[in-house]
Amino acid sequence: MRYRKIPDETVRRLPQYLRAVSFVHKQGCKYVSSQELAERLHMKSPQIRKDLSYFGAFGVKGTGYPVETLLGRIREILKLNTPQKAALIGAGRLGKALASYPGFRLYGFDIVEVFDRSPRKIGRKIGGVEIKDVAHLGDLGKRGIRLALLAVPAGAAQEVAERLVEAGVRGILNLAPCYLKLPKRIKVVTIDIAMELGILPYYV
Amino acid sequence: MRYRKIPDETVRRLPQYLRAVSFVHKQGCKYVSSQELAERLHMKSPQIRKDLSYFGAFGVKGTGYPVETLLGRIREILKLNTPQKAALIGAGRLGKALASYPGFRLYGFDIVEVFDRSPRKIGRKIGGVEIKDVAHLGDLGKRGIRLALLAVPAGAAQEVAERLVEAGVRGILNLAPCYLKLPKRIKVVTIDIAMELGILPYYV
DNA sequence: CCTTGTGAAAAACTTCACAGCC
DNA sequence: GGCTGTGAAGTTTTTCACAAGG
Repeated sequence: MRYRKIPDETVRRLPQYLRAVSFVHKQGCKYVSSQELAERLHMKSPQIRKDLSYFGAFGVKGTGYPVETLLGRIREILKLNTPQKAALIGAGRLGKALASYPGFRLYGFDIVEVFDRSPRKIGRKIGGVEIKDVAHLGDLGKRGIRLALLAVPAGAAQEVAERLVEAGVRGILNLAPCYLKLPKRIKVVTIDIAMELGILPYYV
Repeated sequence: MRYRKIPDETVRRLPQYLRAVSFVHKQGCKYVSSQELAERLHMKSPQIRKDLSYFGAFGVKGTGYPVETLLGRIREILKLNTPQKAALIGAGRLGKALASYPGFRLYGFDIVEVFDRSPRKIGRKIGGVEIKDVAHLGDLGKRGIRLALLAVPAGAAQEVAERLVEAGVRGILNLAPCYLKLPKRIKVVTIDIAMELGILPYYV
């Protein structure tokens, strides 16, 4: 077999596992048990065992999972084992924060292009990358850039997203508070910080 | 009955409904159908009808849901009908972006306090609010501040979060790439942007 | 026609419990 | 003793199908 079909919910948790296992790895541990991970992630251990079982039995009974193998497998499934180039659209306050965010490295992401609309910003540098005119995206796909971080105002998001798709982008992390209507083959993940905050009062 | 028990997944979708219905409201529509919302949100219409049915039958058959009533009900369930005060911890690049983010208003959130550790920042203003020393949180709970946005480095997040809980905060939106170990009564929502990006290559 | 509201069916996911192995 | 891996059981969530109403 290649791998069994991996449930959506499991895929959604893999990046969390990656982060937690990386942490354990940095501490120098060779093995990690499902209990340990469960505690760290506020989950139950059978859940983790089941998730990991979807991509092959490589845990060692009585000991746990070999940390390096585990990292490799998760990266392999998520296709993070080769560095992923990404473009950032929007060099406003949020764009600046993203451009200098160190956390992307853990997942092998590299922001290699930054675009903005404002002539005042074009030509300047953020995060070591020169800001270019968003009117000239060029063929991002051909340059190996299939991911984009969209940090533009909600009013411009749909239009820019369509142009990104034309430019060969296949996946978009949308930080504007709106939905994007794009062809089904394009994967969109939207993060609306205010919306996430919106559920807190219910539980408080 | 008060309301039937609302499933977790439904609660999670309410902020999305709120955003979408607000949009329709701004366009001046009096009614919106489950189909319309479904299209806008990339969902199926029975899902939306079921979700809305959990808090009372107020849709008009043949027409749809009255937009204003719908907004009111969702706000009521989410406890967003009264303005919610929030504190922002961390005035770095991300903190600055959050302080000036206009999207919070839709949900009735108001950032009334900003804290940071750096003496260089303390005393300055962002988003119209003076930055105070994080060492002196005071009793946030007594001042009606039960929510906090945590935008500090991962290394400091756990410690600051514990102090927030002592200060009377009940819900935390954690933007640091780490898990927080806090009493169960505290609701934590973590957003790790890099992690969300992490699932894109799998689908691309 | 058009819609909502909902029980029932189906699907998806989580948890349990324990065999098997170190 | 410890831990993994997994079928089966249990739970939650989604989808369907259609009665009932405008």
